Amino acid sequence: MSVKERLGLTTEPLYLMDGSAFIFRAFYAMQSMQRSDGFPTNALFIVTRILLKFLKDEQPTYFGFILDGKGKNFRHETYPEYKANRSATPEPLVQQLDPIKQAVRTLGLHLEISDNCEADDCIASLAARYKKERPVIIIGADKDLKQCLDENVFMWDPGVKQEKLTTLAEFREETGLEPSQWADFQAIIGDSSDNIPGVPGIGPKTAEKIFADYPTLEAIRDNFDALAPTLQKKFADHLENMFTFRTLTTLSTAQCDSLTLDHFRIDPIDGDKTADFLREYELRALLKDVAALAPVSAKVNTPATAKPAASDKPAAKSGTGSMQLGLFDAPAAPAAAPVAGHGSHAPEHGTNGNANRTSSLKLEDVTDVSALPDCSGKRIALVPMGEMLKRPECTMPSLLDMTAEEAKPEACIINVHVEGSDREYRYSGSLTALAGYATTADTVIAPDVKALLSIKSGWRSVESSRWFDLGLAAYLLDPEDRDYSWRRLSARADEFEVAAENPAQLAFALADDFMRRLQGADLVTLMRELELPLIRVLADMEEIGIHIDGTAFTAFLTEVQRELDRLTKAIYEAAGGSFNIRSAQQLGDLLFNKLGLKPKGKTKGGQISTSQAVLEKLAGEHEVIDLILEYRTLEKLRSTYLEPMPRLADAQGRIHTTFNQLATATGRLSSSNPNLQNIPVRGQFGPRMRACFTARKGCKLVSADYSQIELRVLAHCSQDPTLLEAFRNDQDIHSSTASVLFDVPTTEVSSDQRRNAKTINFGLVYGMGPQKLAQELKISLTEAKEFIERYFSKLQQLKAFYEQVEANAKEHGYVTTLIGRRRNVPEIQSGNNQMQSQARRQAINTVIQGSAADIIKIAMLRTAQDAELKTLKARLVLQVHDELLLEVPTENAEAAARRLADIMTGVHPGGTALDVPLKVDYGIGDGWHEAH
DNA sequence: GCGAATGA
DNA sequence: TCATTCGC
Repeated sequence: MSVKERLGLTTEPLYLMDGSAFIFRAFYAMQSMQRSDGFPTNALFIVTRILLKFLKDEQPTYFGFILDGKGKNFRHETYPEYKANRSATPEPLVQQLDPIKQAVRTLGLHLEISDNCEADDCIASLAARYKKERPVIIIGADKDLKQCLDENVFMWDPGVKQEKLTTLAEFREETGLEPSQWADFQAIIGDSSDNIPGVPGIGPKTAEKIFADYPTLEAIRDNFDALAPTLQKKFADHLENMFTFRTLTTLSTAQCDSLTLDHFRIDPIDGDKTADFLREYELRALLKDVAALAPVSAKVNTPATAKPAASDKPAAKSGTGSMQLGLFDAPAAPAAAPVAGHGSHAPEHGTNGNANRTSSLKLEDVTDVSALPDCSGKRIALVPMGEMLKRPECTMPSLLDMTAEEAKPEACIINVHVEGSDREYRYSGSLTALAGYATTADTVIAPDVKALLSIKSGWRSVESSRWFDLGLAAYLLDPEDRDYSWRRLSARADEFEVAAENPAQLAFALADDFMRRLQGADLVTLMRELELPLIRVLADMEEIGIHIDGTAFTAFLTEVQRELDRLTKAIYEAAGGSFNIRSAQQLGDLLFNKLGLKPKGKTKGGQISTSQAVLEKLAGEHEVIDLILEYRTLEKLRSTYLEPMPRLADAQGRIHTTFNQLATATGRLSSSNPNLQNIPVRGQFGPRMRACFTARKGCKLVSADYSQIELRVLAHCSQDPTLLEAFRNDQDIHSSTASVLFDVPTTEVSSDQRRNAKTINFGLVYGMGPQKLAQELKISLTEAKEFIERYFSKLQQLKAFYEQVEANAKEHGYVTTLIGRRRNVPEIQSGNNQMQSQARRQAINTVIQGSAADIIKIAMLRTAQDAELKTLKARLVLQVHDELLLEVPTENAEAAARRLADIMTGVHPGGTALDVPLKVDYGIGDGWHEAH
């Protein structure tokens, strides 16, 4: 219901908006939003959004958008300190002032800026003048404006959180004051934003009581003797000041006298002009609001970023293959490779010579899926033109009921192209509607599918098999890159020998190129059957999150903090002074200069190392060392886990990590925001830490992890008899290795021998070099090399496998895992010995670790799709490389655990079982520690 | 060795 | 950016 209806007005009101205040509020309500050239648009967007909504809801006739006029006004003359505490207006806001003024005028609204006159005074003057003939509704929240309230003057604040309509009666009710007293009231209590101190010691509550007896400043002064002694004391020094303050808090009613009502009459909005303005500033999310007010021509326009028309440019780099040929010519495009799934055929190569046939697509803005061409059975490309917002419903507060989706307008613009169409659409309508539309497509090409699934707008209704994820494809083709964002992929178009005028068109071209290369590298099955379906599993896990025990976290943090305080004191005492213990530099200075300890090594950057290893060597030389080691441990615990985790929990106490599928060169997943894959497990505090991760009420956590999965993979790949036998007989692998290595029966392996064998086994898995091994085993480099030599002479078959991997890498330039995942290792050809060794270790490490990653990914997919686990209501919540964590209703926990272990054990990568059994340990508990 | 996070 | 430390 409109405001004028709520007030029951019969005469058309005059609306006066405190524009300056709204601009400020808008600017700070939303951080960073900008046009593609970097021009800030956050305040412009919100102000325009407010005005559009206002016009639509209120259907006003008279309206004024009032801004502060330039120059000093009477207040500065009266009181030089007036607003002296205001810092300079931020530059990004200044830049937006002119566009905002332009927006107001474009919408057909009156803009009022009177020199030497603040917006408030202008509003007060106009209100005082027009309230005699019609209602006045002041749109604003500034408390100074309350003095304008009257039988016929109202205040309305559309509000950040909640809108508020204030009438005279409500004002009286709330304050017990009359509007005419408001300036007096403010003069006493002060106003920090205007730098008016008021009378010290008098707050709103005291002031209200005083005003009940003495309704004006004059009355207070005249009855000074009658005031309570305490009040007398407070007022004594300010009896004159408060009158000065009142001249500041009193709004002038003598301004803007040349304005007539006609100035405020609203002109009809010009839909096309407004739409052009919005496009200029890339505020396309508002187009639909304009369309609701006035007709907007369905305009086919060139890109907003003033590029020359597409046809003016040479279409593609000559001589390079352009993928567009025929792609967009209806009805069929036989030369192009149909992307992903559904009977795709081998593509034709040899696209050279067609470079000039780039078909340039016309761009069209649409806000409704009904304006998009039918895509059933066709391929479509969807390219979000901004960052997608994850979980939009719990982001920032919004003005005027904005959803966060609207608040970040560029985020919900998606460029759409449908195979065979001569258009590319800039879609700014409902994402849910677009998702529904995409459901009918044969294939949906997008740069980042998980980002779409995560915004919860119905994208999960598009079957996994219909997606083509450009980032994923690029990752599978070359997992070494750090960045598979659309920004980067589109910037690399030249490198991929692909060209297109528009984003969605480019997505098509890239998809075709990637598909061709995936087929060439035999990666299509891996993508379609594992990685692509896994996206949905990861999105689900992220959304579900893991429950934490907030109370346990808090208690833990308190204890750790107390210990840290104690250690800090002890360290300062032992060190003979205070310093920043967290600073490696200051710590080094203390240890090696002030205390004269001997440095035990340097860091990569040449600084003296203060690492744990060094400190441990120094232990016993000075009492601070132990204290510092303990401090480090606790500080790590506090800063990395205890402090941040509870803050990341949602209202249900659950933490939602992000699983990155495109992060590692070997094929493993990574976790971030927060990283839940490095929660402490060992050490003094590991168990307690993990116990803080719990199942929700009525549920248990089920943890299942592969035992020695990398070494089992290694046994399978190398067929080394020592390893095969050990695993087939379910023996302790490190003891078995030690037994062979040191020529002693398994039963007589010493704990030292076992530990050495374990270290080298580990080293193999992680691609450790002799240097690292020496460090780890605390032996010399020569000894380490000899040790490795001995190891390989005892495990001949393993050695042969390593050599084979190396030869393979040298021959092809890449290595592959059990199911054909690839990693390029070009440095294996390097003349640099160091580089070559590094590449060799990477090659081997990738085969082992990558194959293990394949196995657990397959297990994850099976787990997520398993009907039995579904009926048991078991939900995957975490993956930690070789471990899966489920949350299951207590009564089903045991069954789910057994089922999960079965699934994990039964993984057959590439269709056949490994030559050694996969062993899985599992547990059940309320917390992660107990379950593990 | 890798990936993530923290703090100077 | 570097140094450090957690997990696997």
